[in-house]
Amino acid sequence: MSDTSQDQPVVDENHLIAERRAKLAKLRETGQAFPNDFRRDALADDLVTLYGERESAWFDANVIDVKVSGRMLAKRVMGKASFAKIQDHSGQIQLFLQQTALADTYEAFKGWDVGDILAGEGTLFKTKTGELSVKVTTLRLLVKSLRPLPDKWHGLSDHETRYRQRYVDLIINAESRKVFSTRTRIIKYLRSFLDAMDFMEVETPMLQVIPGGATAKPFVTHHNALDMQMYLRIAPELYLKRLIVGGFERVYEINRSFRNEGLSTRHNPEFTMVELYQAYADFRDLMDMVERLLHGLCDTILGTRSIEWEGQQLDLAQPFQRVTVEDMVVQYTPGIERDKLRDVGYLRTWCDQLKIAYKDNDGAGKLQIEIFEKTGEHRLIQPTFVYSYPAEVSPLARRNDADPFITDRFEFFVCGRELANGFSELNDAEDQAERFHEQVSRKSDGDDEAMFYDADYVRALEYGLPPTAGLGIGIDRLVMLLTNSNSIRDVLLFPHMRPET
RNA sequence: GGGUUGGUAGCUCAGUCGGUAGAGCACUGGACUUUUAAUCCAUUGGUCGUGGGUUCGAUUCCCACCCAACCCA
Repeated sequence: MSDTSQDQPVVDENHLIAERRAKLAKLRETGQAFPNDFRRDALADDLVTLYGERESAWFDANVIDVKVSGRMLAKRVMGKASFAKIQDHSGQIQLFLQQTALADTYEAFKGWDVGDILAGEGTLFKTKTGELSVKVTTLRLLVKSLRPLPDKWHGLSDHETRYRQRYVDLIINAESRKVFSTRTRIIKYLRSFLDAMDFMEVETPMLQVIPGGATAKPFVTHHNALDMQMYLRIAPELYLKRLIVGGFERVYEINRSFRNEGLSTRHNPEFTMVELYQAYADFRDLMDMVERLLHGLCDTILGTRSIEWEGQQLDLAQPFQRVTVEDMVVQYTPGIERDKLRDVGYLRTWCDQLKIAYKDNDGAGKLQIEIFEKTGEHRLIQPTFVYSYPAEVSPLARRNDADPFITDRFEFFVCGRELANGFSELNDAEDQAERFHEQVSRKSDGDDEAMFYDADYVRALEYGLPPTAGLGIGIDRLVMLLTNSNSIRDVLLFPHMRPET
């Protein structure tokens, strides 16, 4: 519990809340206002599944006693009989309440509010209209809700409130609950997929002395006892590869990383990735794995490999297209000449033309990627692997054997968005040391996204990293794809927001 | 970072060519023993995002700012 006495926030109050507070005050006078001695023995949706199809007469011959509880979402008082709909985590079921059966409790119920949490005990039956309901013999108020719920018909549509008060969104919007249960199913599938391949799930530091594994701005924090600056990780990569050095040949981690960047429909400062590393594999093995994983997810989660996303029809049934970065640059930049793609001066003239800003020390590889991101990336709607990324922008990836300008690295795009990034790992310690030096000189030239030199990581490589391939998949974006969500905030339970004013 | 749109009752939304603001639902009171957004009758409810400016008067016009959504970089 935190101490808020210093600056007690002013909470919005209104007559609706005042009335409910008065009701709560009366409850306190008559006994325990927040009882916790009721135990239900049935869930709403289980009852509907088990008994929903039974005829009305069946219930006359079979007395089914149930104890249910949940939040009241509808209340219809009709004189000496009433209906209430309660919702538990499985679904909803209707309660039928009669004055003759409930006496004083019935009168009390008339004063209870939508949003209150009730417990009902009684027998199952079907109403005239055929809705499975509980004819209640004992009714209790378990929790008095002090705040009114949104409009029962229009619901809650205001994005800001849905994100800031997700609990209200979850009470009201079934679609929202669905997105998050799907998110959990996706992550469960991913775990079982990797576990079945004998991968081991591990946890590595989020609080790091040297943030590594990606080019991004880190969050900075401070460790008081050690009096030192620390960082929230931007990726788990370097620790996971240390584990491969240690002999755990297949490892993965599903957890948060943090990047100190702006907010958008595609970016949250903290986001979830799976990173996995597999010894004795290369980047092509990982492209195959991504394909199998996506197929399995489609089959298991959606039941189809044809996805509608933002009005676009995506075909995930076929093997995914595989093309090189230079192919993409040529294809989506009409007029650019393939045999000059490694000529810095030539690429600069294209950057000028495309209004792409570049730095003096940007080489051909960096400029290629800038051009691709400007002209090609957003056009990769159907699932596509783009591979052969320049070594210049891939400081942790293994160089291609035939062409040292590029690495054995790919990124995977769907809907014009990067969903995954994988490569054959650089396991030449001396090459890695050189690449770190390059990054450090970029950093001293003012590139605050450039990497730090991680001497311990180089030392680990010097013991020998087996030939290894590594992959990272953005879980939030994957969930967006599979739930047809167009904003990352729709797949994060508590997305980052600016403070309320 | 740039552009567009929005912020009015608890919720969903109207509206005011500048004269202290409305509806539906919710709430409160009443009627009603099989409802499904129950229905019917009668009420209650607002610092019109915040701060300035213009004006006799601003929720409305102007400026700045805050928050959000969407698009672009």
